Amino acid sequence: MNKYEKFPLHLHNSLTKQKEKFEAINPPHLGLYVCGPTVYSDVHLGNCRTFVSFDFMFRYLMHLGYNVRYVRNITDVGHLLDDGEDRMAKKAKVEKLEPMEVAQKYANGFHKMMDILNTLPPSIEPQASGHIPEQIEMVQAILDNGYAYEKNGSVYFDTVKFAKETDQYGKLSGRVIDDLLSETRELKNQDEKNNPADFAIWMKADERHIMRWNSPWSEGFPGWHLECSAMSTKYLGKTFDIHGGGADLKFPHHENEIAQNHSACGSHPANYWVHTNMLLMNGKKMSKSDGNTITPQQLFSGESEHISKGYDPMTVRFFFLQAHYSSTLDLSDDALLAAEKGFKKLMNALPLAEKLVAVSENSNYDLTLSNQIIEKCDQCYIEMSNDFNTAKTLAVLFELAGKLNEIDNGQIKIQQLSTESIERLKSTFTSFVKDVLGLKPEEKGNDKMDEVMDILLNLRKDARANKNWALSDQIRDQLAAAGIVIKDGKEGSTYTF
RNA sequence: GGUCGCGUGGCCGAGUGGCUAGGCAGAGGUCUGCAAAACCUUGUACGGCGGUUCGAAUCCGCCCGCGACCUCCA
Repeated sequence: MNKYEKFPLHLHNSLTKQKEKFEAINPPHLGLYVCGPTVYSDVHLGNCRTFVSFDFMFRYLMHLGYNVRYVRNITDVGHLLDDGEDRMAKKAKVEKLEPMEVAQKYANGFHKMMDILNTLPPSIEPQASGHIPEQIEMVQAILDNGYAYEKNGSVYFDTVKFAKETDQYGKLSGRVIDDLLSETRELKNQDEKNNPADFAIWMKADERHIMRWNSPWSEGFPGWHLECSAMSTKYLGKTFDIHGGGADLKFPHHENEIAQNHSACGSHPANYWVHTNMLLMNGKKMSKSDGNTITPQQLFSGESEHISKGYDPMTVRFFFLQAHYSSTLDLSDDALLAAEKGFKKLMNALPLAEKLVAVSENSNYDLTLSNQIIEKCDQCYIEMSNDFNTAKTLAVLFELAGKLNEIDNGQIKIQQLSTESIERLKSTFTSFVKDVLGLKPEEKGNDKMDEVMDILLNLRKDARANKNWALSDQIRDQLAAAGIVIKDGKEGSTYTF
């Protein structure tokens, strides 16, 4: 039996606003599309939380036995500012770079950060600028189907017509179409639209625009929402399993995406929509525009007024995992401090699990205890299959960590456990911590460092044996000043940074 | 203003109509030359007011407070 059959996934579908049993279209294959970043500046922490969230979903789906195709795009064209200027183009002017240099620069930074946070690369990472023909085709299809109109070389999606004829618009975001029709805000390029709720799917480039492509309508560029429709259709098909993104993309981005797919393909793009919630700081959404932000680099280095010290990237990942992806999470120094200690505690149990060896054929084991451990192992699956409840999964892993510690300190004798319970404990704990949740121990020193430390630790050991406390404390204190902490255990001393 | 969500112990943060979340901090203990680290044990809770119910922190209503979206957002 497949793991996904034994522990069927249930997830909250933003489209129906209900938790539903997940049914893949073509199991074990599974298509997952996630809206990626617009690469016009450095990634910020909110982005990081979102992509860490989809990373553990990707990891768990694979762990369950699905063959996942995870597509996450890079947006490098079409994302406009309030004044109508393209984000990429503006940055290119400011930094005196080619737009593609800007895209490459920040895409590189994004990938590096994803790597630091131990997220797996997606199966396909398409760029909007590399899929202009596909987007032009989609604009044409929407025009052919009568849900768009051309004005002066630009093409606009006819939201009003679509809403009236299909009863599909506004479903995801809970938007009331009448409210949208009465929108009165002053916005750029409004004059060409028949209605404020309409949106551009192709825009004619004015002379200041440097990013431009030929199309049947004008030399111009595609609208922001179009790339996801075109690329998800290309790589995952007209209807695929799961579409994800940050909650702030629900409207207008995802709503418009759905409208485009319906209009071009006549079908709903994804069966399940998953939205991750916002990262807050001081109770408010972390946002660059109002300065309520801290960069990942500042978080790691500690160079910020918001925190007292730097935090390891894995501590940050652990911090994200402690909350449910669909809840807002408030970043604070106290919370990070607590996460750091909790993460270390969990990681201390990892080698204990890895070194577990089942004793052969012991028939006098403690049945109750053994079953208790097996149940907790199953519980990890139950919790993750319950809408990816990482917070609860961690809680169960901490309970298992307690068992591992008890085995280690002799409170539980290995003979008390059945072979099955030992094997399950070992495999479940290690695979959930490392493969599913994507946590890894902090980097240790290299071999040379270990050799040097061995010399120092042996010197100190001799000093202690001779009751030369002055010397042993001097070694300990000076190493501490260099950021190396000596830990005296029963079986000798170890060190950490 | 419209739409939606949240309010849990000192802090963070899950969850459920009756059965321990978990982490951090606090308290006690083991270990230790001292300390640190590590490990074990452990108390305190569900914004306010009503209602439904044998029973609600969990469901419903109202109120208070907070936040998100409403064409920049992950």
